[in-house]
Amino acid sequence: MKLSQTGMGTTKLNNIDEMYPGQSILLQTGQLVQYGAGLFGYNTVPLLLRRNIERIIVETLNKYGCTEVLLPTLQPDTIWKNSGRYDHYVNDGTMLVTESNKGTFCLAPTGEEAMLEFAREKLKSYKNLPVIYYQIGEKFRNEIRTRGYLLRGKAFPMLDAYSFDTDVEGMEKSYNNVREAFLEIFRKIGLKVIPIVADNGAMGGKKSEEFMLISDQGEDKILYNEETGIGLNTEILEREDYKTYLKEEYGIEDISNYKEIRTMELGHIFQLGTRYSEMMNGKYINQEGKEALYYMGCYGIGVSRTLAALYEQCLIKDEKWGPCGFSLPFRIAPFKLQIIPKLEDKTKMEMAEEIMKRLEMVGYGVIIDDRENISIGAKIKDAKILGTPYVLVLGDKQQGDTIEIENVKTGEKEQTTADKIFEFFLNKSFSSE
RNA sequence: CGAGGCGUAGCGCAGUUGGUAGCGCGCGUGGUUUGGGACCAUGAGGUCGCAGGUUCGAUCCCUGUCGCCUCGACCA
Repeated sequence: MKLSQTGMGTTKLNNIDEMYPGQSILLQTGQLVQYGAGLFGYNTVPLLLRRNIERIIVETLNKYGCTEVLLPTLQPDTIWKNSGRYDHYVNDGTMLVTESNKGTFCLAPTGEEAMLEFAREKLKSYKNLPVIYYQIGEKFRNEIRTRGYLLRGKAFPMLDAYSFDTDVEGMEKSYNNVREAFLEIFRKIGLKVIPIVADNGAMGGKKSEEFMLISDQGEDKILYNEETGIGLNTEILEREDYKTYLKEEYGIEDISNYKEIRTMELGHIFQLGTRYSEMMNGKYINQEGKEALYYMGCYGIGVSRTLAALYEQCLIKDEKWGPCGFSLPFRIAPFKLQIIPKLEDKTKMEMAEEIMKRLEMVGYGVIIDDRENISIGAKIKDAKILGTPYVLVLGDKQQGDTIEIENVKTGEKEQTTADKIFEFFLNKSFSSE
């Protein structure tokens, strides 16, 4: 890709939001555009990064035997009235509703209703079960108060998955299956996320865990035991029955040595039992030929929140400039290499094009900084803005086949050749970073 | 919805004790530059969030309203 096409000029960052410096940089550099409270547009690099996150989610869930589908987000009001959640969501303002001469429509804040409608048509016999359906789609919640840019917005992409089983044991198995998948997803994305005990809240049901990233930017407070890796959301303590809940569902008895820390909730999983099946007539025919209720679980990952968390985690702070950009993990970065060639030097331009072509052929995105009348120094500074993990400068210092590649995160430079870079990148895709 | 803050050029901000506005960056043009945020010259960009009121005159004062941000409440 040519950098001039992103519309990015040289950018002097100033007055960066101290609380969310990463997203503040994204906004100041035009990678995110704000349309209103909690409403954002994505420029190409964050969009491609979001797609990469989604691809990791899809590939991993498929590997764990889940099935991807896509349900509408604009839904007839009837399915919400049937489930009994219409009044609740409309009265508290969460669900946006549109009246039209063809009826009333809802912008779905979550997907249980639509998914049960979908599943009921297909999962009619015990022979069809168990099943885990999932989708990645935009959700709409007219939040009372948005917070932290992408961290709590009004429209956001979410992965939502739903399991259907014939009994409690099956439900628990599905739950643990998705739990493992989620851990693998966050590991692949490059975020250290811990599953902790959560309140199942308005979702009802039995067990529930949240996938938390330890971060002061988060809204949640948890009690966490570093040694055992066990934690719980402090919300739980507001429940009257919290002691029995912790003991019976999770085997936790003593929380006196747990420390309070702040976290960001990136995912949440629930064992729902038959609660929704009862409300929405979610039934199949069992082996005895009789109607029985689905045992359900539901599972969510906030995709845009994960994206925001990743940017905040990958922030680069310069001693002189303060927060000045990002270095995204190699595996997930939409562009692996940013090339800064001397534009007037035909040989170097050709060299840049050649390296770009070659890497793109094997699926690695490359950016060439083709902006005119900007000094190489300024371009090197700007190279951090898009989060590209490696930078290659083809300026006056570069001679012959030897080129110098810089690791943006560490600042380490290495003398190498185009062939070696090619080889290096191929190997790197298999490494854990 | 309670408390606080902020709305002035694309971005970040000054300012006018009331006489319709500036700075830095960015953007256009010409030129000199080009390895860690270049420089000179020149130019384009603003109903000072919106609406009332006071006034000869309001971006400034008053009232209302809308928007955005933070804390709280809320949050599958």
